[in-house]
Amino acid sequence: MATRYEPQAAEQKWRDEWDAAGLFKAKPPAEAGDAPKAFVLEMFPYPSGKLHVGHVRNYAMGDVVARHRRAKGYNVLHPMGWDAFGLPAENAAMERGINPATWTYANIASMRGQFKQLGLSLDWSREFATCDPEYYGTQQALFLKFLEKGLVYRKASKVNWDPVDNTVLANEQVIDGRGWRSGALVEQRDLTQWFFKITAYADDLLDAVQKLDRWPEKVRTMQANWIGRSQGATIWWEIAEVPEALARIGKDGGPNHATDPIEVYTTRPDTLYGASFLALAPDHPLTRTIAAHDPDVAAFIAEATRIGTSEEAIEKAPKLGVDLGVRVRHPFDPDWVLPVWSANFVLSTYGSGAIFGSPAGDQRDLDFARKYGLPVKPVVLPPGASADDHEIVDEAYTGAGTIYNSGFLDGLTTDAAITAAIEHLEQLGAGESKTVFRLRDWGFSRQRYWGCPIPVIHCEACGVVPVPAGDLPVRLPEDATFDKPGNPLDHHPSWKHVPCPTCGKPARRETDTLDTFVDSSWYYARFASVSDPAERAYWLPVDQYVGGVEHAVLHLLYSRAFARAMRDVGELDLPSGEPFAGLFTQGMVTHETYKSADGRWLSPTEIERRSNGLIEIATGEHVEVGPIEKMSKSKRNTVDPDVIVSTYGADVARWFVLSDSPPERDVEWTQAGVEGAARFVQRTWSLFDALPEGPCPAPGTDADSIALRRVSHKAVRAIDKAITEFRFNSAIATIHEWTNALKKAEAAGADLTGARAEGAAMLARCLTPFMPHLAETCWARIGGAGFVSGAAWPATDDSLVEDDTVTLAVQVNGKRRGEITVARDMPADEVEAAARNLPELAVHLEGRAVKKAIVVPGRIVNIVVA
RNA sequence: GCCCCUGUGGUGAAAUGGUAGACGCGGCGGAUUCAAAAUCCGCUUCCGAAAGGAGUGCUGGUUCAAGUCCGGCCAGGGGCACCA
Repeated sequence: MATRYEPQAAEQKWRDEWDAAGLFKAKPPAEAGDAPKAFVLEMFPYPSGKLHVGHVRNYAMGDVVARHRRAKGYNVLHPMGWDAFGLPAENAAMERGINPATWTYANIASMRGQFKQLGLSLDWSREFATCDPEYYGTQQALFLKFLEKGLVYRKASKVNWDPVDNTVLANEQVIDGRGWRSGALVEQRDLTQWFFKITAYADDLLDAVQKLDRWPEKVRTMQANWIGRSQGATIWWEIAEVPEALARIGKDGGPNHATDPIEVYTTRPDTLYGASFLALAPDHPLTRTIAAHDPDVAAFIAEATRIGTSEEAIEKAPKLGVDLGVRVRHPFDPDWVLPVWSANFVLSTYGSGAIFGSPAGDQRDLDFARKYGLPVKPVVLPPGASADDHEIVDEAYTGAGTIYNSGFLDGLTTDAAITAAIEHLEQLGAGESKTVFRLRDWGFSRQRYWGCPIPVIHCEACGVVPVPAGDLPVRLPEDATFDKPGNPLDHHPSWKHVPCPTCGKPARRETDTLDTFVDSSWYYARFASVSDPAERAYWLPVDQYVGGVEHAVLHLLYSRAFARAMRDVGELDLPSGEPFAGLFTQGMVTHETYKSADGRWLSPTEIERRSNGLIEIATGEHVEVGPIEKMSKSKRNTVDPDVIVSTYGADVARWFVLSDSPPERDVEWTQAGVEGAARFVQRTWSLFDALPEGPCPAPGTDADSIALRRVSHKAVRAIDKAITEFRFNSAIATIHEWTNALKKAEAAGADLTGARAEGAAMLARCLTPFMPHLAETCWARIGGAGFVSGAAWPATDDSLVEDDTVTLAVQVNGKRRGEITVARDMPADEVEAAARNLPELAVHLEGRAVKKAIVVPGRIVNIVVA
């Protein structure tokens, strides 16, 4: 009698039993025996309080990998924790008067419950939240080690200021000129901030990222672009002449930097003979010095600043400049004097904030030169062009070629000329080879409460004093108030007032906290072990990391840098220096959007599908279907995982988010798809339910039994391979084909029972990574030993995987005209003869000479005719 | 502007250079049912009655054979961007 599988009861039951058995606890290294280790990690969640479908997809993927590895005999570490610091907790405090810690821990409790419902094979014994004082205390100790080593420093600089979140942001957190969280237009402010010296690792981070062969190419490229290494030269241009006003400065006593050589960075020293001017950034020190004495220059700086730094403004901004009156000597010709300008297209933050303009070889320089009537001398001859007819009008030639009009560089290729020019500069002492990075140091202090306090004390007499190790952790005060803008730690009446640890005089705690990206930069190491270096060495690096691509230049770059810094202070010893050996970036979950007749966004629960289209339930009005977009609160196109789980079960949710699209691509959540997944669950259960109770016979040796066994054994191999290669949708397709075959075999009667039972026993184990609860129920139904979640991956028989006959397509001139089934090892000439005798081919071969026949054993026969 | 990725049925998508469209969704037809739901079976790239022909964004090439490799274009997405 056919029964239905009831997910709600079964799922809870199995989760309780797994928990009681401690099934997913990682084995300590000493107990692991010969089993290889596998550290499988998904980017840990921010405890917003509510799980969304994107989480389900992310963690389901990690769980497939973890469960598969476990079945393959690995000692698996698959932990879970909480990225718990951050602004939403403070916003909750401001809006609702809830203490951020209370709010956060309550969210963690409810999300933990939701996670547990998904049946993930997690080792919860290692759970922690980054806001636990014990965790951030360890982080403070790490900070102090970095400080001592010079990897962390404090400096005044121009920083990105988010006026909505009231805090500083790192360059990586400014997207298109806006704050990554608030979306507010970011302002530039001069502030003293804490920096992590990520640039100390720029070379290594770039070189090593190319070797991460189990990372997506896309992420590697993004990191390489972000680091932005360029090879070139620094050139010092001697001052020949300064304006009169400036010449007086030194006479008043102070040093006169206006007479120091001007440092310029270039990647094209081969075009030095095409130089026609120098251009300094508007906020270059020399520009500022001159501005103090020259109203025209001051006005120019004001104008350049006014245009702003937003992307749009920069795109449209005209090239502006002002002659500073300074003149410099060309390094290769002391008689050659060039003017020094300030130009708004020169960035103070890149290179030395100064360039030499070589208009024939650079479009911006050319535009600038044309506008202000500066000379344009071509020095690179494109391949095939001749010196007589090559002319630069209003398009610069930036490509490679042969150097001319360039003294000793004449006749060299651009590459050779770069080398020769640098060599000559070095001989003259006028320049040197130099590598410049786009990457800036990570400004990681934040003017917020809910973060890790920076463990230093400012003393008027002693300066910046580290908090003594014995006083760590520096805990956040629990009685902070959030009723006014600004940093609550700074407003707190007593927290910051402490005696200086060195001299004992009244001093002041640092009230900035660390960027929450610091918390996530080393948490994987904490999962590996709280403090035991040997245990960390055993588990690390993370073998498979899974998360969103939005962290390509944020978390994933910071973590790599932190791993290096931790190595340099003796905290971590990774063989390759890399924390994440394998990375997979999953796509998002999207959904249709819906708009009511009067333009309100509607949630999927507010609409109904009728024969005449979609209508809004509340009003009966027609609903307009909008584009398919990432699920978001604002578009209201979200689906509540709780509802899915309580209606269909966690297995259905897990199955659906993995089944429809390749994991790296976005998947569209559809009601029809979920129902399809639910149907598959019942269909699969029916396969097991249709088997006889009690022991089943051994598989038969008749042709049909063997054919069915072949399907099963091949499917196991295919699924194994697909999971290993992160092709979960393909694994699922194979499972579908397999269950279809098993279903069909039910009609064949008792002869196939043995083969069906064997297939079912294998299927239960292959289903486990995807639908663990259903698999467990099925496993119990056929009397499987223990938990299927603890069972080994099914063994397969080579003789059943490899066929002894093969079906070959037979082509004539590359077009398929028929097929033959022959013994796998039939000699090529016999295959050819058999193929040529196919009746379907007669019409295509008639009256035409066979030029040759290609026989690819096991693949194809192609007969080539005239 | 530079760099990268992706273009395959109504739809999500498969396809170590070797039978294009597996598998799923949807649709159509049928069985079961008093009826429906559920379930099961069949069909479902296009043109054509069929034989057959065409077909993986466009275009050219390499090859016995191209969705797959190479060149040029077009479209969509992403990254970087007055970066010297």
